Amino acid sequence: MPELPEVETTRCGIAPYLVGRRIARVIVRNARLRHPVSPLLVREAPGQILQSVDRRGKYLLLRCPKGSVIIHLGMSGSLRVLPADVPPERHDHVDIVLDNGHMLRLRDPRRFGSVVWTRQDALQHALLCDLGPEPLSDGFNGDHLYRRSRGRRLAVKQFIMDHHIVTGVGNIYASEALFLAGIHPAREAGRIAPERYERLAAGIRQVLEQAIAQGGTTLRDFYNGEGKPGYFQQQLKVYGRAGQPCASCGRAVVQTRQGQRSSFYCPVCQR
DNA sequence: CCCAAGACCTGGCGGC
DNA sequence: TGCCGCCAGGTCTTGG
Repeated sequence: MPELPEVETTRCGIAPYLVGRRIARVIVRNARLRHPVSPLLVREAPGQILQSVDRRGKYLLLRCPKGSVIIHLGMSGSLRVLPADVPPERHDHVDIVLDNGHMLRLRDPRRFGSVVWTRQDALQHALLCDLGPEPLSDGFNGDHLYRRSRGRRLAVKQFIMDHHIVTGVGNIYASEALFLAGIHPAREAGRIAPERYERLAAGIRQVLEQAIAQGGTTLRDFYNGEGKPGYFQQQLKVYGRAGQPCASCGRAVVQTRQGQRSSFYCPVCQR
């Protein structure tokens, strides 16, 4: 479900309810997520004050004095802040109950998400320490993509979806960014010129910023911390638009398969 | 090291 | 209506 804009939208929605609050208790109904939920979360997080709610790529970081809760939403995860007495429904796997009668609740039907407790600084954790730059930071530009792509023969779409190259670009926004840059998704990453990577970096930045401004993309089941959907799906140029006319040239958008994921592109505008 | 494919899960949809 | 195969916003692991 969530790529960077949806995670950022979630972060903004939940942070005001969490920061400064104390964790009263943690309820784990099903620990079998992408990574098994450690019993240490239930043992060590209660009593901790939530100091900040940050994001790194698609990971949310709930930082406390003695550790951090690292949350990933996988394909189908969502977070809501609710009164602590709302009964759990199917797939409500983890509650972080606060000291003010509210709780943060994770729902994740497919269980590809994860909730990890770490005593170290969150950014040092194995899941985070090798991530690429944030696409909305100064450290991300076309030169970075160009240098990292030399010698690589995989398709550029799969290259930019690797979060060790750049974080937060998932299947929707990869197709959209390549459209904005006029680059064919199947082009070999190592055979793209620096100027085109500059356009691609700009396209990634643009699509992510616009999606955040629209509250993310809701295809079926994304809702922010307050239960509201995003609106960026109305701005999608190619994703999910197979057979429909390209907004720029009118030719039908093509759907293909790359690395077991769907890709969408305009065969005229993207080379 | 690089890359493609498999693995992990549930639910919704279209087709028969 | 029921069953079946396919599809879905991610990423870690495996094997060549």
